Amino acid sequence: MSTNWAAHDLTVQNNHGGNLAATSRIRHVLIAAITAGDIAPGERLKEVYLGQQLGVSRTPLREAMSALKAEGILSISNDGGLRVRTLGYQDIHALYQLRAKLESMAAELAAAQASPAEREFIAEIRAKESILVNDGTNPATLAKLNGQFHQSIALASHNSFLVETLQRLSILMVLLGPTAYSLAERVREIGAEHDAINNSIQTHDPIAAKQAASTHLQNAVKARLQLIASGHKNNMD
Amino acid sequence: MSTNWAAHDLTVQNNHGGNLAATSRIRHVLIAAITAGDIAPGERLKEVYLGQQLGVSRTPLREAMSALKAEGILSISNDGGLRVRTLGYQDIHALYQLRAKLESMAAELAAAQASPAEREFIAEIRAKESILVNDGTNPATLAKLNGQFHQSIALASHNSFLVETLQRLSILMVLLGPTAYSLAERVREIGAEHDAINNSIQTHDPIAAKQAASTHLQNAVKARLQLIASGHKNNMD
DNA sequence: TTGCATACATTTGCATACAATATAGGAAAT
DNA sequence: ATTTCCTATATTGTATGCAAATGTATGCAA
Repeated sequence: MSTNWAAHDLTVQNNHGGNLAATSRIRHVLIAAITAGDIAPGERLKEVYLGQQLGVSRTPLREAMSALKAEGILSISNDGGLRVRTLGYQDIHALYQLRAKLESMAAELAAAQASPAEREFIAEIRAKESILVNDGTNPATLAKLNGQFHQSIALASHNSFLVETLQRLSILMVLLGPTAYSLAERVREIGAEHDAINNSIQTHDPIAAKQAASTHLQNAVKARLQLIASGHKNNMD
Repeated sequence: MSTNWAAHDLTVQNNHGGNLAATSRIRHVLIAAITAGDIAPGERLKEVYLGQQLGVSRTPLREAMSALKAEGILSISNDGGLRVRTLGYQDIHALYQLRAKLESMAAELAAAQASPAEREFIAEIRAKESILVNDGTNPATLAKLNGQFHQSIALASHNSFLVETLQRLSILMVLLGPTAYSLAERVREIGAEHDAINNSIQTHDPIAAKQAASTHLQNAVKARLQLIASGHKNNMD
């Protein structure tokens, strides 16, 4: 199948104002392509071909790939080429285990020291999410709003390194495949869990916030395992 | 003052076998130069000049800088150039706060599930450190062994993302300046605190390990503040 | 048929050349 | 004297070309 690079390119341009350098733009386009599943984990990225598809020379492309490699999204395979990182079964647990620790830390800090404006902002995102869920919005949009919810909490922790780290981990999540928003039942549960986190933050209750976030991620990894079991990404067809 | 790039280059070659690609080599050399204080935070890195000093063209240099930017060690300044990231007072607390959470998580996991070989390895590093401290070894060597101690614990957590994240944060620590091993009094305290962590791991006591690591980092940030207060990096001379 | 060697093709690594952009300095006009 | 504009220069961004390494196929011999 031939990937529709132009579409990803447009999406990136819309999200970033339109006038960003090739290196940075390509980085976002590659992430978008991986997120959309157009580039699968394990797939080798060949410079000349990719450069032609993206309409840039190999130099900015290599810079973007160098950055993605530093971020752990790409990795050098034994044959010398760069490939999209593949996450094994153990990696899934490790990734969620770390995220659980950090998301609960963020929620705890946010509940303790977020500013009034930050609390309102978090609440508004949650309210918006609730409406969209009732409208039966598509999984991709819900996943995007979910990212905003978690990011707004991370920002309210007032710890820039925590924000950076969670940002990095959330990008790595795309390597796991489709989001849990494709499970209709899970969507409702997510709403309830987000409510618990948001309420704890609004009522300045760090302990409850920490606990709610921890529970949220424990359920998330369960949903992920269910996705794997039902999806049979590595099946025997 | 003119930086001695050749020395850093040799150090990197010795530590990595000697035959690694220019891009990767330069990345390590730059980190070494920042660690040694030859490049100060806030300093602008000009490509042509650096390329001449390091004996490579701008292409691999830019790739290395692109990676370092992705790792948060370099950042784009308002004038378009790349500079060594500067950490403010708030950043110090944020960095140690996050490290405290992750190091204690690593210690807890290591105490719970490290293999016999891993426990022995950790104990041996601690023993070696104890000997070197009594010999009055120089701060740089002690700092290096300290890194090995913490890394061996991180590895024993069996969580690759935790290892990656802690690795990234430890590199960022070099932006804070000299290590606490320049404080003679602190060196002995560190030994005692490392002993507490190691003992908890050896006795399979996750809770104690978590607590010991947390205490260790709380004391570390206090020592850091003392370094800042005594060092007067931004003084009025 | 199998093993190996050699030639070929593909791909990455690096350097150089070119383009675009920002910056500083000075000259001219008000 | 101050401001504005223009030009020269410095610096970053991108493209292309060349060299080195690595994989692959083909042919020959055992």
